[in-house]
Amino acid sequence: MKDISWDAYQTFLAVARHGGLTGAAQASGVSPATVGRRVLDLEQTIGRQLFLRSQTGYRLTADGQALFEQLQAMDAVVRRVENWRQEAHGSAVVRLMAGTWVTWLVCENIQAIWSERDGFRLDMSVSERRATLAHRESDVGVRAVMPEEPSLTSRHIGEVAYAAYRQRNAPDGLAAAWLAVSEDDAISPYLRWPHEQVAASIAVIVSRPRSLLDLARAGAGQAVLPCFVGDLDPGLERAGEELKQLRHGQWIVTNSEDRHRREIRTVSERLYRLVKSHADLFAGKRPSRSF
Amino acid sequence: MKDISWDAYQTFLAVARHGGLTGAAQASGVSPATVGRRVLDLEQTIGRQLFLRSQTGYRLTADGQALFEQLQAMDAVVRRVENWRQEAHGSAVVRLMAGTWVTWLVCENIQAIWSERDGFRLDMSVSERRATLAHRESDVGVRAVMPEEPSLTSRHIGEVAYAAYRQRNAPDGLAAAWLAVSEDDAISPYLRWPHEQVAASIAVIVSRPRSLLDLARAGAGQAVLPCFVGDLDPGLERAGEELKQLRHGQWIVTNSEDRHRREIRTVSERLYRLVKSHADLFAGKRPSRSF
DNA sequence: CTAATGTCTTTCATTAATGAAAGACATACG
DNA sequence: CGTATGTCTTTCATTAATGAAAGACATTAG
Repeated sequence: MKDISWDAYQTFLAVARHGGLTGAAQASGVSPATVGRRVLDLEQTIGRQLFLRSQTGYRLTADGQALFEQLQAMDAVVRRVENWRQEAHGSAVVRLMAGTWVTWLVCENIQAIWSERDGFRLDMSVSERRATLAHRESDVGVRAVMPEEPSLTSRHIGEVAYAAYRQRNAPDGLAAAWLAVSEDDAISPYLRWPHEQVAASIAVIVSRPRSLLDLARAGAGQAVLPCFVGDLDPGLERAGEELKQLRHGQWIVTNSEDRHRREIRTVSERLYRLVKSHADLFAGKRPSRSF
Repeated sequence: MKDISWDAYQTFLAVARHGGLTGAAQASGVSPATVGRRVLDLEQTIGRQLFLRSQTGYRLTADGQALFEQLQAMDAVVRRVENWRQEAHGSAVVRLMAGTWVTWLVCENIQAIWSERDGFRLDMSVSERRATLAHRESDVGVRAVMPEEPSLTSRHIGEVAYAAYRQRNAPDGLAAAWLAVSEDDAISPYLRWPHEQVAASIAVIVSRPRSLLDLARAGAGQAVLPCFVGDLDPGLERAGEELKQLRHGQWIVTNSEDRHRREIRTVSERLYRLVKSHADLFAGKRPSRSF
């Protein structure tokens, strides 16, 4: 009767909850291989089979179910301790820095990134310039260029395509009216594009990129927007082909030192999933109207 | 907010309970160094000091006390799970093999070795031959020779001295009457001694060494007994000096493979303490009557 | 006061645990 | 029906955790 490491119980719970090694591994921050081994060890030690294994995941046996129910109480204690821990020294904050449109996407899908019971707060800030993670101004960032700083860890999350958009079924008279941000605020290439290519046709100038979407939807003219924004808006349609020269990659960036922090890993992972699930949209592969 | 391994909580509890690294380490079956590191990590992660460290041990701080009280519930769950585990496939048995007299000592001090709420059963068997742990016939053994088998782990527990004993204040007429076990059953040197040294004076022969004590106490003659037996019996007194040629060492032996099993470690450790606390008696340093 | 005991801590070689990648297999999809 | 996706498992090089021993320090005993 070897004694059972409490970690084994923790692992068991994760597998039972997620129904498989992969999910449990991600939740625990270890590899599926490790989770599998630990569950195997636990079964060995307890002397009972706890899971029914299949290629599609793990399912609890009767014994596993019994253990699972007992361990709920253990998990409850840990949650209480975590709360105690937080109230002791203030809950953690995850600072997420991204561009206007990724921030917009996150806001639209906030439930996929953060929920009430997450135990950390989210501090989102918009920056068109490259997120300055190196100076620890934020914990998770989304960048359009692969970071070179060795202290930053990056993860490629696909391509971003751009196109011009206008109000759906807009009168042809608007074809010439362009919307843009002021030249001073136009840092990103897609914001500079109108100034460089159609400067003479710029009808309305705003200071925030976010306003471009509102203007276009209101029928003020056409604006260059990321495809995932324009194609996702039922009130907009493409006003031309993808502007290929604006296409660029996108990376999630975290500080190498902090990326192990649970809540940072959580946010970064969820963000990754969110963007990945919109990968086609980002890449401009789902135009709301075909040409 | 890195997540805390449940093992860390387990370690914390052990330290809090035992009041120090050393005790906690023994209870957990790891080294004090590891326990110290884990506690340090936990404090680091929680961001609060949990213990007041001193050269004499660890004492809980206020925060530590708060955590300790919360974790009690966690431990309760684990204990319940352990019970469930046992009722599922029969509770564990620890097989303890020792000579007549160590077995006798254990029986006299059974509360130091086992208690009702231990969660395992004890199966004591007496063997004058060397305990055959190699074949897994028992889990914990006490031997008079250092085992050579590499699969066995041994721990020296001191020296054993022998002397002749007789009824206290016995009439002198009994000086010549010796008590012995039958030559066939006399395997250990101390049992062979009467046959080799005072064969002509052997008055009573029994098959079990245990009977020697009863006979001597009843005034049937004198018998060679381990000093810890004879000196401990108020009804006996030494009938001569220690028989130095019989003195030998003594070892607790466990199977290397099984010695990590919790209950085996428990029994072996308690046995060690019990014998150690009688070390002087074993070594014959506390004669009930001085010459 | 000195020695002895018991404690924690640190260091370093060793051991055990881990992750990445590849394989194997089932399921879902076109 | 074949392809693609997602899962678990296995292998092996790497990394992290560990234990033994020595050091440092306080306390206790003589």
